Amino acid sequence: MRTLVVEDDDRIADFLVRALKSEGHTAVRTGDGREAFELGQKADFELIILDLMLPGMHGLEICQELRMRRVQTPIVMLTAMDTLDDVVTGLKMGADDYIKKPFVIDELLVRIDAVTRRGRVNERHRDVLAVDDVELDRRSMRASLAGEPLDLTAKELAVLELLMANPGRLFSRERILSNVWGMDIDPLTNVVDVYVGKLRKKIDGDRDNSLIETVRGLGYRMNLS
Amino acid sequence: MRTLVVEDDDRIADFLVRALKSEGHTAVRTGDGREAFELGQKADFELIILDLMLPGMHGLEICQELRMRRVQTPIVMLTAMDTLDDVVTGLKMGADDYIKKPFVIDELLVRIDAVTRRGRVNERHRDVLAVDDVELDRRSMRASLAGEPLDLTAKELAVLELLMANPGRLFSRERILSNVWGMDIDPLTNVVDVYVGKLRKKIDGDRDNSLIETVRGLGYRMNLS
DNA sequence: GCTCTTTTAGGCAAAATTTAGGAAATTTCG
DNA sequence: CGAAATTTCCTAAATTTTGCCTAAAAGAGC
Repeated sequence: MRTLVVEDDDRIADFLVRALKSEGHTAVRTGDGREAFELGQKADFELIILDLMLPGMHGLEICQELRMRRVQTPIVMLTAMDTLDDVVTGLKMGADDYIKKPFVIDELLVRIDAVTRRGRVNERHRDVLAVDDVELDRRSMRASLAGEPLDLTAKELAVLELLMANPGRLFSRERILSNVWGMDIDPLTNVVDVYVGKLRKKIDGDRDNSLIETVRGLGYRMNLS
Repeated sequence: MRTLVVEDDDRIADFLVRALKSEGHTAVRTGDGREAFELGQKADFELIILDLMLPGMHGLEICQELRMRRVQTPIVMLTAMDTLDDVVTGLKMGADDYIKKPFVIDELLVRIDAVTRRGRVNERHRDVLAVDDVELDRRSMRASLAGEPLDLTAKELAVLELLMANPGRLFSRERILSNVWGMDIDPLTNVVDVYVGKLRKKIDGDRDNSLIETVRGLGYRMNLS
């Protein structure tokens, strides 16, 4: 799951990012309010964890602006004990949940779970992705082909999830790299090709042309049918 | 968008250039400070991405000198975590924004967007371009003629996108070259003609006169109907 | 040890580019 | 005015280059 962590305190942010990554999220962090707003609006995150006290732009403001711009991404607010008043305002403004600092990580994960599962309703984030006869359950991170379970590795799943979450959209290698691997990676690597290859071998069964189309010179695209 | 990437670290520079190209930019790279200054001053870029730590001439210096010479091109600085002090100086010297390394590509694109949109009033980016019965979906990079999918190559798409994004506007060969191919190209090539030819064969169906009009001695133009 | 991830390298196919001959428009000049 | 000369453009085919795929080896982490 691609998650945006908006938190200016380095220690907390660091902690969060580590925790999320170990849960299989791809976390992007920012400490600046304005930037958070831009990112939340443009990049397609599936979850936003939002501290309220921020430089640049207040958390509540971000929340409000995002919702006004029809951004449906689930938002979990982080609040200090003494700003609980803001919680009410925040929820009114479209936040999905909140958690008091300091918090235990398990607690947060439970909230995240609840919030992203709930998201199924407004269909922004779907728990089960399906393209043709390939299915991916994001909660358990299990994939199947025509009902038969697929044995995929972590990276294979990450790539598959990215593509399936945006069917039809063209992804350049760089975009896939940056989304799945992060950017500090050898620019002339061909891991992406290799993983697309592995995926194809596993998810294509006896299809005549692959679910993952390669667009020469541009990247890859997951076909809807 | 014509973008100058000033970065001496090969890996990062490479990554940036690839990513930018895949986003439709024309990227020129240099790792030398002095050269960067010359280029930034001479060639008409629309965006400069500037690493601060450089051989030859420090990024801040470049920034300052460019602004003193009335170069208005938006500048986004790249800074390491531990040189954040420079950021303040940089912004004072006329840089438009900064981004910390390491960064995720989406993050950078958001900044670029913000910086280049600034000042440009009414040029919004549309996801689906349409001229007559030809359509181009930029998200999936799929083109169609009267509903039927068209099989276009990367370069064909690039040329078509340029023309369709500016219907009615006349493009000289040089302008098309510089937009699609970049600047360092043989001036007496006729690739543009060749590609216009290929495009016409594919997108014109059984039209009596081509969607792409040639204006003798001047260039090409995409007609609205 | 194992499995998962990443790099390497070579073959292959497709796209990009150049070349070159000829067609079409424009100009020159008898 | 009309034919030749000139310029510009078009296009098929040849050539070069690039991008993609794969198997297999090397590296990392458990």
